[in-house]
Amino acid sequence: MLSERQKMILRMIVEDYVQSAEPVGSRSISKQGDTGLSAATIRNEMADLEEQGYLEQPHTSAGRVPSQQGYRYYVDHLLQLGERLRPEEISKMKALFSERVDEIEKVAQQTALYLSTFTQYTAVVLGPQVYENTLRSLQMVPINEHSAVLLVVTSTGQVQNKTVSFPEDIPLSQVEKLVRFLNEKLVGTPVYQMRSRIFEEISHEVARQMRDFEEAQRILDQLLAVISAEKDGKLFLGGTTNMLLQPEFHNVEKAKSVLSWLEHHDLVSRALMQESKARGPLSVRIGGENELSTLQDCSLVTATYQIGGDPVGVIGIIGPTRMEYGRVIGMLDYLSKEMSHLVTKWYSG
Amino acid sequence: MLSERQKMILRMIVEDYVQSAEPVGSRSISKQGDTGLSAATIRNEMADLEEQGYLEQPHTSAGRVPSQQGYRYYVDHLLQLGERLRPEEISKMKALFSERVDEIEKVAQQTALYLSTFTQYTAVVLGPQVYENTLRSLQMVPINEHSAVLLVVTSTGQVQNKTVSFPEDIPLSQVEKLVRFLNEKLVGTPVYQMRSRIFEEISHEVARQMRDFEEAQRILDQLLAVISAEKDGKLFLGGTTNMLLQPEFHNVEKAKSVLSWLEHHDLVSRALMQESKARGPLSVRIGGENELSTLQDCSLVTATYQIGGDPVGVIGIIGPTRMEYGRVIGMLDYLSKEMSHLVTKWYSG
DNA sequence: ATTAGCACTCAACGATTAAGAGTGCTAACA
DNA sequence: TGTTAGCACTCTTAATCGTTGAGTGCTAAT
Repeated sequence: MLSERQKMILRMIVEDYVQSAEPVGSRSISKQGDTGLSAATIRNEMADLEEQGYLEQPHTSAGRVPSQQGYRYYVDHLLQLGERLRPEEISKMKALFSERVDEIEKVAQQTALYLSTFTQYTAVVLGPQVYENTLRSLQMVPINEHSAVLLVVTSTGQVQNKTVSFPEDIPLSQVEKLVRFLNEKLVGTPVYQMRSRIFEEISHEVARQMRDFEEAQRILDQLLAVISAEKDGKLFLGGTTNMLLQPEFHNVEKAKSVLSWLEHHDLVSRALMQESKARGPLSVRIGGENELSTLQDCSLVTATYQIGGDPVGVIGIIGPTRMEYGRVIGMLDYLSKEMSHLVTKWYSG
Repeated sequence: MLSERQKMILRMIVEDYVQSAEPVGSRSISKQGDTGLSAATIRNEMADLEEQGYLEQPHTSAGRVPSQQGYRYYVDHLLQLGERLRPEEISKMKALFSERVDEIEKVAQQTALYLSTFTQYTAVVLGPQVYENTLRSLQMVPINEHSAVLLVVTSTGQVQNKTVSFPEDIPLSQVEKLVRFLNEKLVGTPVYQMRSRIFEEISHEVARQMRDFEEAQRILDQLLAVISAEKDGKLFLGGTTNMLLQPEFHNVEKAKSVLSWLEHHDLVSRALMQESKARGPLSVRIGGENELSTLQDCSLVTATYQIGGDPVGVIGIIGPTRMEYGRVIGMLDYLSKEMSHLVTKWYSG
């Protein structure tokens, strides 16, 4: 258990170190205004804090650095979520969300950009992924005799498309008939039920109507591929190279490992999705708390945005464990709420 | 003018330096097998080459390094484009192009990936951008009473979509009528003519039919926005972080400047487009030959791929000036030809 | 309980030195 | 005349060695 004084000292150390990126000595804490304590006293407390695992010493005769546990305690107990956001930042963000929005993806992209420029860390935004989405319309536009573009439009206006081709011996009219049939049967079906409904109810019926069972299957498969592509929410990154601004990533090896990971959007998406499921609407993963080995030296802070309580997307920040948790959390909190409003309005018409 | 021997020495120096990234000394050239020349002779020739601007010396008593002019001469005169590609690479690339392709974008993405993994540089692929594309179909799928998804399908199967909303007082039927009308008038129109045709022929006619001229205009504007979004070919990157593998980018500042540039897809696209227009089907820009200050320390090698002689896209490699030009050019040459075949087949049905 | 004082530790920095790679030049040689 | 061996010279790189200074831990006094 930490005394009030220890808490204060721990907070000061964390905040000092986050700014300076250099080990914090007892003197600089002692001198820092309000504490009427001498360096020696601070030293004693620091030794205590170190013994309890909240601080670390890079080497004897260096100052102290917060340990992972130290950051954790700071985030859990010492963070005052007072408005750390600067007014001009708030007004910029307000502007972003008050603009006429006609593409949710633009907003996601912009959010990532703002987040990253304001924080100087790397921002990730996982686009909304609405499972309650239903099929609005299935359209086919023929391109030539044996291929066509298949369009899937969902109730929220998201569009997926894929060019499919079918063998010469199947006439276009046949395929058109199939699409009409699917439309009749499937419009209004939630996207996440699509797969099972196709298999259980539609598949055999289609086969009966079409001469060639295998071909019907193939076309259905392609259709499914279009729909499942929809399932992965789109990922937007902002300020990827901000990683390189942080002294802890001046080591090119480390930088490369994180940056390459960020190149694999599928992996990042998965990690974010998992995060939003495992933890609540706001999650802070510090260093080793991350399961991915790539992120051992990073902190990942994420917030979900929701429609009526249902999380549909994630926004987050990736940076060094030495992170301005207050600002980051504040900003994510603010933006995730704005995003929630926006998508709620958007998806309810 | 360079003597044959000087050419040989220049070539050896370039190739040695490209491998080792360390200044090349006279000894190592002399020892290197086939030349029956002593180090002293090499030294004399090297001094000559330096005087003529083909080589540089980082400092007295270091070996020589090719200058920009040196690389230029190497690329222009010394490169034997013999098959530097390894058989297993060729077979992998063959596999890529022989697969059943149903999305050109997958191929572009894969090409970027292969290029970057084979070369260890950063690869860029500018997706095909076919100006001869004509409008195949304009579709509208209503989402609710006052908004709908607008779909533009081109003759090559590319799809653009945008959610548009219209004011409450305009009934859906009115908009549907507009879309039908536009479809009748515009199907078959080349994309690049769309804008002018709408303004010159359609605009006023639409206004006559619709009660509110301004509203008609607004909807047409949105439609145009969808079509022009099409104009920028999509950009695919591969191995962005490979940049960090190169010793010349261990300097974080330099690395950051190039990597941040790569984040701005619009800028990169523009640069590539310009490159393909200014230079022929294969362009090599070495260091300062690049206009962008970001690329002063890089080489940018690009190749266009074509449909019947018309360039429709670009593939390229970005790396340090100390680049394996032979391999890179060979690979780009091969892949651009394959891409040409593919898109030609694809876009002719 | 707090603090002043002091001895001690250790990274960081700079200067000095030694090693080694590579050059340019000269003189000898074919 | 072109080539080469030899040698003195240059300059980077790495290693060594004090020196400095920040910061600690401990003790004794308040």
